[in-house]
Amino acid sequence: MRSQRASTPPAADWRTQLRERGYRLTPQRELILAAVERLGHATPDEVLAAVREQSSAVNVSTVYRTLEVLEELGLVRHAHLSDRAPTYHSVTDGEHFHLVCRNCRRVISVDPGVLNPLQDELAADHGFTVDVGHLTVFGRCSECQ
Amino acid sequence: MRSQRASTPPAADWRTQLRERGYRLTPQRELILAAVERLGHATPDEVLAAVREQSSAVNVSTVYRTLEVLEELGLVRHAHLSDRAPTYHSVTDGEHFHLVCRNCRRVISVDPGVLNPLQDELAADHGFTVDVGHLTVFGRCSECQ
DNA sequence: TTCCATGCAAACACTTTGCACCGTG
DNA sequence: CACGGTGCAAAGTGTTTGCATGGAA
Repeated sequence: MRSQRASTPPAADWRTQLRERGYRLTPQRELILAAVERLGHATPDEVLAAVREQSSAVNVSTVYRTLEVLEELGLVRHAHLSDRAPTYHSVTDGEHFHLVCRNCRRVISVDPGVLNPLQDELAADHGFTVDVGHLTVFGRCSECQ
Repeated sequence: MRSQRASTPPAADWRTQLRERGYRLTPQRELILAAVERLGHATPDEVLAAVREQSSAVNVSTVYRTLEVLEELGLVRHAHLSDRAPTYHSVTDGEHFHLVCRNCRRVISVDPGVLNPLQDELAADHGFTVDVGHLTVFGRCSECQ
């Protein structure tokens, strides 16, 4: 038995989704989503910098508020890749989780498949359903053993 | 092949360890370690409150500095059980990792054994060694499905 | 008597909030 | 033209740092 979470909206028209949920489509929201997709894994600050570089000036608070909305819509997710600020990443390239090297800070994106045994075990033992997309596993990468 | 990390010092005389490493034994350090052991999983702020309640006044910065030292000595560990402050826990009751329910915030401590398949897989595929004690798995507990 | 540890206060990093104005739908 | 979104500035939380004093060894 695998956890079937809400599947990623088929990359389809998120603009439509926005409006259907009563949200409005603004240039800022477009810019911020584009920046997250372009950057891979980025902190709110990095997103802000990227958007500003790209074009117009956007405010910090708008970045925070927008990332929240985008996550609620399932377009982006956040993970904690450091003890500092969280990073946001697009979900369009498929769900994955992260390995972070404690030594060199390298981030490796991993296919959720390897979690199957763990998910089954936790479901059986504790009735617990894992939120795969949010998972970050810290440790040491091959180069830093 | 299992990851053999530095085993927990046999609950032995950490006071001696302290000094051997050039650290000094102060009342604050005793109080703070005791508080962490008593509290289970506590944020720096909660540790501070507990210590103050217990007896003397201790400063916030001392709490932070002390937790850092205690972690370096392998007496406590920290994990991120929320998007806010980290929590510290004693290591004397054995290494474990945490499940956190996204809905009700419940924290479940789990034996590292269930991670074996994952550890092996990540070691084989990416040469990655998991830091088990720092791992936090978010999801939904049995009551909140 | 020597340094490490502490207290204090200020600075920092990150995030949130209140409110007036703006612009999408 | 209504109502949600944005910018701005201020405040909130959590953490770190510099420096003078205090106390363990």
